[in-house]
Amino acid sequence: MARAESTKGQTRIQREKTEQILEAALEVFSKYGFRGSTIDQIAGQSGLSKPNILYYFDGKEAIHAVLLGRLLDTWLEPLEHMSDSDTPIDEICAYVKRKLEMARDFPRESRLFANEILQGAPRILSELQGPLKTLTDEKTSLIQSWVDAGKIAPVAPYHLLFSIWATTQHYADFDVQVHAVLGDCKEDCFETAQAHLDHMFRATLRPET
Amino acid sequence: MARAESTKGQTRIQREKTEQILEAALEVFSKYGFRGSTIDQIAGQSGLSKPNILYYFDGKEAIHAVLLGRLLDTWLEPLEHMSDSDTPIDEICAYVKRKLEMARDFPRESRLFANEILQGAPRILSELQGPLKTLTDEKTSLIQSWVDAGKIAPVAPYHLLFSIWATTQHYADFDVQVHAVLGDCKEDCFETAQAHLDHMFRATLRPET
DNA sequence: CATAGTTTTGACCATATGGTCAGGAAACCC
DNA sequence: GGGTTTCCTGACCATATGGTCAAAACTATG
Repeated sequence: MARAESTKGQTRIQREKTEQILEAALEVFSKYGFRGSTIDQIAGQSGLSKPNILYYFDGKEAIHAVLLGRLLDTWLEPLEHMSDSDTPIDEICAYVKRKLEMARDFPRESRLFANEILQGAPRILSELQGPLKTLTDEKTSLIQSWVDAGKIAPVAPYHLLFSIWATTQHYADFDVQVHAVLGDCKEDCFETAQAHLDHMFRATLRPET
Repeated sequence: MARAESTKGQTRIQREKTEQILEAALEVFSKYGFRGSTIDQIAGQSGLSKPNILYYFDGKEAIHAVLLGRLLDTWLEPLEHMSDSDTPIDEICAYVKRKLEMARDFPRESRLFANEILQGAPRILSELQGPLKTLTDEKTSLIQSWVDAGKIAPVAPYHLLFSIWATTQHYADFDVQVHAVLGDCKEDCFETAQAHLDHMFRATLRPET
């Protein structure tokens, strides 16, 4: 009997196959959403048979749950890194840069998340109201303290975060639209985006002197 | 035989029922995506029977197609309104405001669009590469001319548009996340957002003197 | 109200999909 | 090599879902 949860006491095969399935599932779920994806698709993508997949996971939901579970940690990590600093504008812009790099390097994760939220976050609403809210509350306080100290312009901290999330993840989530409009540009696109966002948030945060 | 396409030569009943179905379908599709929605759900939402819905539309795809078709016009209209002006910053900020109001007043339309793009825009890619690209090319030229004339700061026009789309639609598409983080605020949320975005884009566009 | 046309429905069909299971194939251990 | 455990599969099942159809119900009109 497999159905491993933690990475404890797993055989080599269990670890490999589990990973293989999750990799394929990420590919599929991020492309078609939860309901739009089938176990057969995941089977095809991973090169395993459907029953074999169900040998390692308790069902479609379970695979999705594992992916979402891992995701939130990864997703929140850059924000956790943002901490007090003498140069808060640099600190925030570093966060923006990091977030944009994640959109470039992990577009599937971004889309998986976007799909979930778009459809009302039925499976991770509690995570949003828990860990996510806690962390954002903490960081908005930090931002507010910078505002109060006159180190950055008086912005609405929550909405600043929303703007950062929206603008960076846009390049992953709306990738098709971006490329339809831009023609094609590949990596160039992210460099230009990085410059643009850096300009935008620096301008937004620069205190009036 | 019904299956009306244009609004020409339709009976009252045909017009009413067609509208009723589209309204219900928008509700359902925007909430669950195309594959996640069933004709039965649309039937339930509209109070009609499934066969009755299929009497008016050639199938699930057809309903979705009509919704998407209508959508793009509505969606592009605010951008079309942006035209040359002595005060380009005001012009752009008016566009931002308009776009945010649409996110507030038509969140279902926004999510329908987002769902479609997220999943690779299989049904409207050509629309993106056609009308959308044409319009954005036109408007980025306009923005570029403002840059060249020194009326606004030197921003990358395409990325400016992306930022506007991303930040405004975020309030519709990621509504669940916004409210999870913010607790609750209702209309207040949009007012604060409006102020924030206005500040942000004015700062971004203000030419260095 | 009779008739022609339109609208609506219950019953039905074909396929897709999530999931199960008994038994066969590999891998592991002695 | 033999036995035990783990891994894998073909065949199968139940349900959901998109879609059809003949006939009933309704509407409009002479």
